[in-house]
Amino acid sequence: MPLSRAKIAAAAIRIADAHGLDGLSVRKIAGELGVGPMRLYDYVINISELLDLMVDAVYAQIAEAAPHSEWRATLLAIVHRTRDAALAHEWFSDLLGGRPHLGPHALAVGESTAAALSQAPGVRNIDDLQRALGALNAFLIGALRTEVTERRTARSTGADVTAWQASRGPYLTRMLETGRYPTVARLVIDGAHLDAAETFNHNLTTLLDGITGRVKDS
Amino acid sequence: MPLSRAKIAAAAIRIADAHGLDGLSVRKIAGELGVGPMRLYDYVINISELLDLMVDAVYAQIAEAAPHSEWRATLLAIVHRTRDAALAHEWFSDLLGGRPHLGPHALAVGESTAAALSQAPGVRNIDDLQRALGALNAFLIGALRTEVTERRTARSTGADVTAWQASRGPYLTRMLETGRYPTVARLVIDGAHLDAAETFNHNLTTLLDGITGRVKDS
DNA sequence: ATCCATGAAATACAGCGTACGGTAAGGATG
DNA sequence: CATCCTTACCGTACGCTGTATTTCATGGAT
Repeated sequence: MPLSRAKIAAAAIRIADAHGLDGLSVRKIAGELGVGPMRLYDYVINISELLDLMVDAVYAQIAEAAPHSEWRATLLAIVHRTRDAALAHEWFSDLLGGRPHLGPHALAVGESTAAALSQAPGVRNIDDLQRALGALNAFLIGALRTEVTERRTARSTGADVTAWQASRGPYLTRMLETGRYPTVARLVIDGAHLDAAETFNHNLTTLLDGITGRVKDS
Repeated sequence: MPLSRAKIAAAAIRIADAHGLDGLSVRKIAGELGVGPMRLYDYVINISELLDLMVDAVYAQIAEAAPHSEWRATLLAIVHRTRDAALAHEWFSDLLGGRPHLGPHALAVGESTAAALSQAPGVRNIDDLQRALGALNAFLIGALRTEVTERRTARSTGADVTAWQASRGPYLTRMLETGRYPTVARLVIDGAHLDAAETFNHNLTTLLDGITGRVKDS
């Protein structure tokens, strides 16, 4: 069985999942596949095309979201699959928004998203749809990026609070004790208990409510 | 006059502005400063700390936003300064959301943002503030990233439409002609005339309206 | 039996971050 | 005055990166 773009992408994804994008290199992928480094260039122009391949492979998983009859349910399904994918493949969030996603599966996801969003009450014409899509995508990209970043720092500083205090703590504590950042200090002290998934969902519905022009029910 | 962290950061910003983050390297910065590459490591642990320095230098510019009496005006001023900074230093958007921004100026901006947002009608307690801040930051990061990415592709494919047709055109046109992405096709064809700044402002107010629970007035 | 195309490998190059060791000047201390 | 120690500075070297180029082997067609 010869090499293929799919097999290369799969190997690259395996490595990136394990060691991040920094741990990814042509030589490591080739090693994983048991071939010489240059073999990959028979299937891919350069590594940025390889990254595009990896991204679209993830979009393929996202595209499997089942469409609902209600636009909002469809949208939520897509968005949550995207979040799951970003948390499963953290490198995905590093690439999010960094280059245009034009692969076939990315386009399919974009199509489903746009189609669902076009049914929302607030969007009446193409311009509305364009803007709403932009707002949703922007929120999604930013939210996933920050959530992954928080995960990484939480992981690297250690699961327990003592290690965190030791590494990031001194600098931040000193900074907050200057009294120049009272609101931030309150956020750090009192606001650390919020669940990430819940916050994500809350903000997502807030944004959708803003798009559809709905009033907050609470 | 000896070297300094500020001078190194300024040189690095100059290079990154001109040639992007890929065109940035220890040797080039040192060359710009007329010193040996290893000199930098007397002032900086590694290049990721250098990136943090650069980011905080940009936040220093953003922090100069004048506070208004109205929370919304204050917020808009900060956000617009951030957008201006991201468009002036495109590499800034590459770093946005990719690591925690804990520099003194970044903290100052975060403080101003949080203080302003805490005055918004919709936010009643710290949890509300935490969430609202997360939503705003997520939108900001995602919106700036995609806007910069669009700028880059528009620039690289050429200002005129013919060059765009020649490079990205064939693949995308072929894809859209398959009929599998009708909504995306409509967006690409009919929705390309929207102004980026206007879209940004529109979506920003949409989000803020969603946070404060205000109804759309149109 | 010879030629040629095709698949695979090896080699090479410029550039990267950075570890390490060494040098020259100047101010403090004996 | 002589010594020391700090500070600013420089050069070399290592392992790694993406990728261009060149070589090699092999198997089918003529």
